[in-house]
Amino acid sequence: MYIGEAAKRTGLSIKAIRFYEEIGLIRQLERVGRYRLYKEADIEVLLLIKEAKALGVGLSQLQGVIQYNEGQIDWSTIKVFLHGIRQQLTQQIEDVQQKIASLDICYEQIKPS
DNA sequence: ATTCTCACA
DNA sequence: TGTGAGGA
Repeated sequence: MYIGEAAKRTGLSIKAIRFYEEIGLIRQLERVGRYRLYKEADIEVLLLIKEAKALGVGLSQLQGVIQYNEGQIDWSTIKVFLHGIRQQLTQQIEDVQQKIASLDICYEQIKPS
């Protein structure tokens, strides 16, 4: 399939998809003449990138996560990466809870009025 | 109508 | 982290 269909299937813009290839986030696609040719595996990777973005993961953090062994996607690397994101999110919860605690102390100090 | 590259913010 | 312009 060409990039237009890939964009429709993933909900990503055509520009974004080309950009991801340019920065090495996805493989260099083979061309039919001048046109990039996408296959199912590429759609899966693009959907992963979309998911990651929704989780607040920057593209730079995704660098190196998507590996192709023998032309297949290495999902085990991705699994490890996602677990790391999970831990990161857990840490964020703790950070926010600490901020709330600090805020509560501020309230205590204002209480006299 | 679709995709391409290049320039740019 | 992408978009707009302009051409094939």
